[in-house]
Amino acid sequence: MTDPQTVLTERVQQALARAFGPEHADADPLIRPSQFADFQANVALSLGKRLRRAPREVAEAIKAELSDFPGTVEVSGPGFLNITLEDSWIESEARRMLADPRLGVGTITPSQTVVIDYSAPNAAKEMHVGHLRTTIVGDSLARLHEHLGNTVIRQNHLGDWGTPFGMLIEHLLDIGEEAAVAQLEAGQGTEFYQAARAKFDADEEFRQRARSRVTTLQGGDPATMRLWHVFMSATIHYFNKVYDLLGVTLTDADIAGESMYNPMLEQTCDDLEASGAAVVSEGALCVFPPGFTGSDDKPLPLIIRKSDGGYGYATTDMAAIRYRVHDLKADRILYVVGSEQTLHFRMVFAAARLAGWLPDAVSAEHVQIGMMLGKDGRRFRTRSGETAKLTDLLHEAVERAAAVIADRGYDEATRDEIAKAVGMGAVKYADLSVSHDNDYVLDFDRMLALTGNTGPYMQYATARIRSIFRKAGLEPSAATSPIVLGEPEERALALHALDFGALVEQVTVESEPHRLCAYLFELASLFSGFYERCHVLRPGVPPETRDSRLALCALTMSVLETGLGLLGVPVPERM
RNA sequence: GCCCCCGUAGCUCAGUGGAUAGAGCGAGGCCGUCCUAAGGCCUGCGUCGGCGGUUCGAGUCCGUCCGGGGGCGCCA
Repeated sequence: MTDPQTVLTERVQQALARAFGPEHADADPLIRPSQFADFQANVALSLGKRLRRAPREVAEAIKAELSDFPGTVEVSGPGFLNITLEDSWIESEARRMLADPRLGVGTITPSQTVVIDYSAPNAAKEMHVGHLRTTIVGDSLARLHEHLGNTVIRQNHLGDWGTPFGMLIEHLLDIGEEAAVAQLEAGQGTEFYQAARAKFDADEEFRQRARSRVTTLQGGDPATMRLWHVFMSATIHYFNKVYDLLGVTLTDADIAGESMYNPMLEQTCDDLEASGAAVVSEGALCVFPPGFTGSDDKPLPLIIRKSDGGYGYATTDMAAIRYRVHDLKADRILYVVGSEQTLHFRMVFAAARLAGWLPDAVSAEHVQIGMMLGKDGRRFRTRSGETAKLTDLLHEAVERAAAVIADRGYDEATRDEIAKAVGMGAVKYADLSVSHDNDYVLDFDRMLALTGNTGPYMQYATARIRSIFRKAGLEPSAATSPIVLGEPEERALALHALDFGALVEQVTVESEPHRLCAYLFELASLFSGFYERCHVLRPGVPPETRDSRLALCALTMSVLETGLGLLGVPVPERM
């Protein structure tokens, strides 16, 4: 790792150990970027208190120990060290980073097996805009973990089982398999569901058929299972079309829907009951994980088997967590699921710990996805009349991007390709660039914006860089000249690039892709300033300056491309 | 009733206990013989919901109140 903060932290720790004794080598000097210098080290709290010395005295002592530091160190304020790095240090580190295929991103050792549960659309309903964030955030987390060398097991926990499938199968029979498949593959899942629902509500005969169909489905009747497969494969075909357009890495191999756990549910309940983790209460089999109480301070149950003998989603989640730990060998399980399920997952995790199915060494984390709200600030309902079809949003995104480049003389295929990349980049970045756990108001214009802090802004920076290399007749990989920092824009750009590796690692550990977005936006902004004021190929630019700037462009592009790749935002060659 | 989350600029949002709280959008002005103007530069924009506490230092931690949302035994 060559990022300045890590290097500076180590240097200050060493200085501290020399000045005050080796027992202080593990202190955290809190190195942060500063408006007054490149970085500020705070020695007031972590060191001054611990040493029972005046912060200024500590700061002075550390400064004295850093006399050989490649840069300037100044004491300022009550316990602050302002640190400015020497250009030559940044230059050599930037060049080292440029030559490093991993751009300073380390690998996690030992590598972990990370199970990531995300997307999980309900097959009984159409994918709407609300499914986007879990899909995009989960996919980015999967890419990040893979980049750090972890083994990622994607789990698309499809809603593909349960009572609605009785009426869906009967409706499929009513309208004919062929017509049903055509409708479902075309993305008309909502209409299909609504038609079935309407008959279910209005027609007693249909209702009876639907109920008995649920029974035969759960009994594993071959003819019914075949119909279920027909329905599911058509629905999955549609999901895959959406995933393809979005560039999401989920495949059929990642599907692990509720139906998959169905055969395990009985054993799940039996084992929980036999171990004493679950007890029968009011006719239902329940786990009462400690620390959860509802109204009247009564212990809150996680209902594993309903009083009618049926299974609910808690049963499935208990079976799933055991499967993920025991069979998939997970070290870390990420549930990228809506925040309204927080209590549910806390209880599932606690129950799994209680049952001994989730060892302390394995972490189970709920990566909360905030709720999508309507314009009224309340939970979004498709009934409210607002447009919410995911495919509508995605097609609108491509159309708006196409409109911008309509008159740029690209051939049709190129134009379509760029429009798709830019449109998806805009939509995905919009969902990735804010904290995943905050509720958010659905706003097409925000998600489709093409200027400002958007995906296309970063894409545009890479397109400009590519354009420079095209004009220079070079491949970016050929730009390996020494980087010489003359202008402040060059220095700021190189310095920020050096942070990439440490940031990616932190973002992955903390499951916070929005911080990678913020980093990349800052980098692209710095590049734009550089681009305006530091010409590369213009006449009059000295050859060594030109070569240095080409190397800086190459470094910037590598970071942007890699970073956008980790977000799942496509990088078009030109725009 | 109990538990959890949220409240930061007109809007959408960042903000790891550190100095003068930042971006984007929107508004106004400027930059065009010049590597892609999806860009750059400038300007205005704040009781960080209120009060109290801890701290050398609080948007950040604690308490309390107000406002909004979510959840709380057989939906997922």
